[in-house]
Amino acid sequence: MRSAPTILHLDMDAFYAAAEQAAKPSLRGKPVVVGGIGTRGVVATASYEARRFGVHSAMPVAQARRLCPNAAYLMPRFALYRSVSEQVMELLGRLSPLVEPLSLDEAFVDLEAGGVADDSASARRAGELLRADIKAVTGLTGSVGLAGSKMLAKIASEQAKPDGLVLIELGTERELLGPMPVRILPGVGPATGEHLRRAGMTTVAHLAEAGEDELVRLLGRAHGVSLYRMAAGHDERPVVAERDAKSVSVEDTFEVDLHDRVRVRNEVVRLSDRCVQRLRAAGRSGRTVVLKVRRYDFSTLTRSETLRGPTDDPAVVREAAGRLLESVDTTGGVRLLGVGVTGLADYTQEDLFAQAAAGERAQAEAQGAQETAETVPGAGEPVAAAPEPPQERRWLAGQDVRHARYGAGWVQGSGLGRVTVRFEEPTSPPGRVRTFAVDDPDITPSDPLPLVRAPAGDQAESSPASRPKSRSGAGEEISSP
DNA sequence: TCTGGGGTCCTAGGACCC
DNA sequence: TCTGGGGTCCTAGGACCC
Repeated sequence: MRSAPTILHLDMDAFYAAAEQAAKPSLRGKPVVVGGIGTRGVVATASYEARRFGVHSAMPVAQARRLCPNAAYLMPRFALYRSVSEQVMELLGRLSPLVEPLSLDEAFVDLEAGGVADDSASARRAGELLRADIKAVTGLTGSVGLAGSKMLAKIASEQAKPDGLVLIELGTERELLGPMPVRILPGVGPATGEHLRRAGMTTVAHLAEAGEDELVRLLGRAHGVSLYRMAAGHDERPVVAERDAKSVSVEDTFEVDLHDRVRVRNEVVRLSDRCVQRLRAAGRSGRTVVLKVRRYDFSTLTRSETLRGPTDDPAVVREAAGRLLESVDTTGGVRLLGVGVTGLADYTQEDLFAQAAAGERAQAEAQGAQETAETVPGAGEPVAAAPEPPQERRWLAGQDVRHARYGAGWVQGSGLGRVTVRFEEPTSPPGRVRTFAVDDPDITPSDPLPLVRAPAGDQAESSPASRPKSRSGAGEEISSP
């Protein structure tokens, strides 16, 4: 615990939903739910208007629809959220070199290390200034917590929501924490919460009274010790700027369970390739390949294999994942498949040699696959094994589009051969809706527009949201299994 | 129409080595 | 020929977080 509340925690308010409302004027003040679009989707973020109906994160979308049928249900547009996130992180970077992002919409900042605050008053000023800057640059609101430790800063930002700032003065933390439910402590989830409740502990004060030995007995060494310290208001964890990723993984939940073993094998190949793509993009290689299988009954198992050395060779990962799959019983159906790589290393000299050989092999294989695809219809696309109707364009709720005559808009809904588009932009008044045939050539998918009009004289530096690079990223994100 | 996707950290048992 | 102890690596699973 430091001597002044100079650890800042920023948490953007209902981030994805707020970004959608900023992008789509007709949704402002209305319930908005961003989440998985399939029948098995869950809610990523609900706007405050939707939360009033009981909708919350991680809830199945099907359940949300029952609670709040009139909300707008939108697919996530990560290209947009990432660009806004970059703007926010840039503002945080001006405060301190010590910025620790926790996700796209959340970060810790060490104000003292940045020299922008050394007491309560200066910390509060920095926090309020930051909130104003975020609003000006992104058009969105964020809540700020300030305290002498990470844990308390995070609790403070939670209390500040939405659109507020809370500072916890030093010396007040124990009396503040004492009456709070154990679940506010980081690391106390449903299981630990229930465990503690059965032991008669429901508040933070109960934990502090129980003592360290008792908590260790109950929860194990690491968890018990850390929880006891947290409950006593002690948290010395430093703000750490960049941490290297320790694993890379991809997974898909299927709309309907997979029963065909061949199809399962094909999906594992696809996932392996996607995983390696991500691994390579990060400039890493990994030594342990992990296969994850969730069965029809939601039981989940993992199988892993450690290689002799790190690899980023798609063929090697594919083969390892394939071997692992052979040890898994999939009768009854497969709900989810995942492939991951851990034991990450940066490139080494040996890797470079191995890659040269692997590269040639992969190239030869790609050529082989190409030839197969040309001779056997559908062979290049294992996913689409079932006969598919002539390529119908898929329009997803929330997607950006442009119409040759009506300009920029977004897909409000689609079905029965029709697509409904609302024509409006972040800076326009609410727009009107028009309906077209799904294959209308005048409509094309487009990129997110900047949420805030670029300030005059600043045209050269376009908002990240308008940069063309988001194109391929957007395509990746909206594809669903 | 029950339950996403991408991560982190911890535990525990067995193998293996000294 | 009746049983130690510690360290490290690997594997599987589970809790938790956003």
